[in-house]
Amino acid sequence: MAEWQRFAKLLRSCSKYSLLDQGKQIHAAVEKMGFGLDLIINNDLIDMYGKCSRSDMACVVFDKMLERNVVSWTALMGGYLQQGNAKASLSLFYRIGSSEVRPNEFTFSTNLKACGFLGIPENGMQLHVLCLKTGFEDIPVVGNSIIDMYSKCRRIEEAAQMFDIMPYRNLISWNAIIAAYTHEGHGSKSLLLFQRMQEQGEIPDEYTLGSTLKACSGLGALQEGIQIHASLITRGFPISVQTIIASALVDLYVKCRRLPEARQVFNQIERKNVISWTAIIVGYAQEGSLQEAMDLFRQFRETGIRVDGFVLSSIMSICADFALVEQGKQVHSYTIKIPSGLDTSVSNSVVDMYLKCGLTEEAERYFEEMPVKNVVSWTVMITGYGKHGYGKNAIHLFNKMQSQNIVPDEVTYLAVLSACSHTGLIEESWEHFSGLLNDPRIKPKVEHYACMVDLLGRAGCLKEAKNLIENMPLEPTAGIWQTLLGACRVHRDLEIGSEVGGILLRVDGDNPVNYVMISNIYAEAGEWRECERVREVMKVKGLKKEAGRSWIEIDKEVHFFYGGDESHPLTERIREVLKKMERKMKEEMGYGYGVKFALHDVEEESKEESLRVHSEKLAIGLGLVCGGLEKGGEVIRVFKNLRVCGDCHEFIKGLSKVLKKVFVVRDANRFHRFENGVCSCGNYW
DNA sequence: CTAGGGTTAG
Repeated sequence: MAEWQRFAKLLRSCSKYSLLDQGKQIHAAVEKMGFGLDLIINNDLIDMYGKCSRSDMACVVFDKMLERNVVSWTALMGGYLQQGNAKASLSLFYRIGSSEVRPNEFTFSTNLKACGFLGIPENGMQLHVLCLKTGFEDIPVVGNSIIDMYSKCRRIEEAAQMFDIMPYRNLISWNAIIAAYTHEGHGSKSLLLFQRMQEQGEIPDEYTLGSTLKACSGLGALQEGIQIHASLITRGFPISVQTIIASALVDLYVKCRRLPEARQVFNQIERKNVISWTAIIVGYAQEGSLQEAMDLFRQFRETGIRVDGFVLSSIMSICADFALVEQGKQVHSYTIKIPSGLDTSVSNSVVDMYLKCGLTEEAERYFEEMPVKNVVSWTVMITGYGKHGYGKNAIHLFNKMQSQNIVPDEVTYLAVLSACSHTGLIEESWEHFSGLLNDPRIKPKVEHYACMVDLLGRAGCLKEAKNLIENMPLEPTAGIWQTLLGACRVHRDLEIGSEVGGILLRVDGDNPVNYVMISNIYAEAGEWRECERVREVMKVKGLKKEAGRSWIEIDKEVHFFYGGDESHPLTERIREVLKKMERKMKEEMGYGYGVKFALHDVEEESKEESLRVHSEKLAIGLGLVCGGLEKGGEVIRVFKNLRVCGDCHEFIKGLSKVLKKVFVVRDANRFHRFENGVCSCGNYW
């Protein structure tokens, strides 16, 4: 074997296992040995850097080359794509046209994938037409990529059509179309195709079984999933060595909320990979066992398996959901040290984490610095602005993203609409709502209408809101009726309220939240008998609402509180400081219990609980005990799984005034920033 | 030498 071939071989294994440091060493050796101008070696270098999420270094190699072929171009595109930078790949594709290099099936395939990544069907269709004209469409790799591209662009009909007319269908074509149906939520169609392919003599591989299992988890079809699990064993695919299938199986059990079974499968896997670890970590986090989830992440890192963008985004989103500021910062600083930390999806989850933890400035700074922003990046930031009460900023960003040719999707519209309605920007709301209805790329969803119902509801236009629901071209969901019911409550409209309540119980009669809301409406109107009746039905049905829980992070440790909780070691001091604060507020501004506030809210907390100390108050108390009493100290940040109660809201407002401190409370709905006796939510929450 | 299907973020 010639010497250059040995280098090539080494580089390819670095590519395969994403070994960046070794790759760099070989790169240095290659230069030293005088192979720096070799075409194939340079192509391998580009590929290696790309696979290691370092397309910046791949680009350096590419730029220095005197002679480039189609492989050089395609490998560079692949590298950009790896990092989530689909646009860079496509712009290279257009640049190829002005060189003497002709794209081949690999080039088309890579860029079809890029189009799928961007999710813009028009882009992909253009490329599809080009494939058709150049005859590349018939090549299986390209055809399969076209199926996948349409699937990612949510064009399942086009994907199916491509599959139907393909002259050379292979296993991957079947896998692609099955995955497409699964992705689209048509799990039963996937199971049907799974059967048909076997009838046609195609042998499913781990990908097929993986997609089919995923279809089962989407359908919540635990039984069918278990059947596949069983047939895996009888067909001779032992879980222990079939890492990919096993990971899908872990995912199935996680989605079906069978964590013990998931863990059992996970434990059986001999060579766990990133996907297996990601699936189980997400599983624990979803069940609320974040300690175990973070512990598994630590164990995962100790294995030395390469941490990729997927697992990092997942971990970061756990930190965001539980508002673990310190842990989130730690993971963030960890992402900076590894190449896949540059991936767009990781950066998106970092921004989201800072926003959900209430650190708006950090989020803004990081967002600005992001070299590549996709539609998710913008949407995250718009959502964050909305939740923090910065409606104007949200709109500004929405306009800015479009001026940069980023196409908003339905989630983006949802973000901007909810930002407008939450911050009372009435005209802007309607403007963007009609923008949405006139945008041919967007299928309006019930959630969009719900934003408008919320807006009308806030303004007290309850009849109009109800009309909107009844006349929209979509089936109303429980959620949109809940929005309207909430508005009826604020405006104390018993007539529409009880009507909507009746509808709600018909369509969603097993959700405790509905009963609590309805009974509160009756309670506030003094209709005690009706109130009792609703509570009784709830009791008979055995429904219990979610317990209110608040938490605060102090010195990287999270302290949880339930209402009336006395389990915290500092309970006595917490009670003491809360009493002291109440006295102080009474003296200085007349705050006290028994005062009926304009928006007295017992919606999420039952009557018994409201007599005890609410969880958010306890968490605030701990924050005060742990150094929060000094003036000019850090902002106190508290989090609650439900909505903050009106009484506590008033209490914190007072605190912010007498202590001259800032408090930020994230509840299930939005952020409340209290400063000098005023809350950013403007009392409507 | 480059590629296609499975896990992630709003």
